[in-house]
Amino acid sequence: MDGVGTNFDDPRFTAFGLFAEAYTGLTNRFAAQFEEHRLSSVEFEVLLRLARSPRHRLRMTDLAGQTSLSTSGVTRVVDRMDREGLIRREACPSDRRSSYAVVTPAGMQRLEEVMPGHLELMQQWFIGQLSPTQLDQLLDALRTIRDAVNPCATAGSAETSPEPAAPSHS
Amino acid sequence: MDGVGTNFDDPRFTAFGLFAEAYTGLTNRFAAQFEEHRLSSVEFEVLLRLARSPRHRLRMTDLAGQTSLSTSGVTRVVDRMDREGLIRREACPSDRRSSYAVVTPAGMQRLEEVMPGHLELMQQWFIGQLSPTQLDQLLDALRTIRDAVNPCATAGSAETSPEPAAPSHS
DNA sequence: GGTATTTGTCTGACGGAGCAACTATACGCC
DNA sequence: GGCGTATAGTTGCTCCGTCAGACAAATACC
Repeated sequence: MDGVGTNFDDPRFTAFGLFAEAYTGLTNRFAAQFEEHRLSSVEFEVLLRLARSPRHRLRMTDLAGQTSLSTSGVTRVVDRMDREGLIRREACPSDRRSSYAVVTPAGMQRLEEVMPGHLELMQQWFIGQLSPTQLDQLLDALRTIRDAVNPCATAGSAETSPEPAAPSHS
Repeated sequence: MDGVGTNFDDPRFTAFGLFAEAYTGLTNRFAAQFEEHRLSSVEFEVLLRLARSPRHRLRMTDLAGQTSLSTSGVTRVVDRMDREGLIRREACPSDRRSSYAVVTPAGMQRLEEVMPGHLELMQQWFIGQLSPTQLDQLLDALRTIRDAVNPCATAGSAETSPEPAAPSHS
């Protein structure tokens, strides 16, 4: 016998499985559209985060903090996007260790190209699937979980964090 | 001016951002515990999926279908876990192209070690955060989204089957 | 001012995962 | 039985992201 200690069909698994499937389903849809515009999910996230920051720029470390990437991950994405002309590095005048990542006009344009389709997809597959009440309840629940699981996010004021690439660990 | 076409602070972003943060927050917590038992999230998933299958085995392709991995991804995880003695390959008698991945006793034991802690974490950070009503509503919403975004999963009866690979375009 | 510590970024080495190409087997059809 | 196609799995190549370590600049302490 092996029905030993643990029940592998615990309903909690199906609950979390639903969560995972819904989430990865959405991100896959999004990723497909990003790729039509030659962007990866990460690149989109970077672009978006920079675009909504004052002067379209962020220090490397701050960018890392706002995305799901490590600082060295950020270095590399920015390298790539710099090469493609979407982002450019700019020295920080007040701290010579730091550098800013700044969205170029080309970067802004690329972002503007992607946005409408992206918003549509979000509407179509996410927001529009639920009644307004349902949506509110969902967001409440998600916020509760988020606040529990990720206390930092609460502190820093604004939430808003689209698209962290699936983590798997650490 | 750049207030051009699109609004980067669209509330839908914050909605999806919440989704993302909650999900990755959870998976990170889980991953941390898995690593205490020298498993990655993927390895845990593989182990679990095999353990709940009849005779603790699954053909490679089926395993791929049930996880978020490609078939070549499965080949490699199974290689690794085979090397560690958690899984073993077994020839399929009826089709010599196929092989089964089978959980070894060591693999089952490892799984039994992880499960209690994992269930606790799920309870603590996910299920237990919500009132029963809230949980039901959440699951309803997630199911709706999942069914929309990942139609295959609905058909096959059992839940859990990520990875639709968007069909809408090349 | 001089030394120790911390902070911001980059780099080398590494591992995981996907795609495309390949091999081997099974199956359909004549 | 023999040929063409489909299917199962593996392997080579490449990309992407992490970690650990290096280095430079800022800051703290004296």
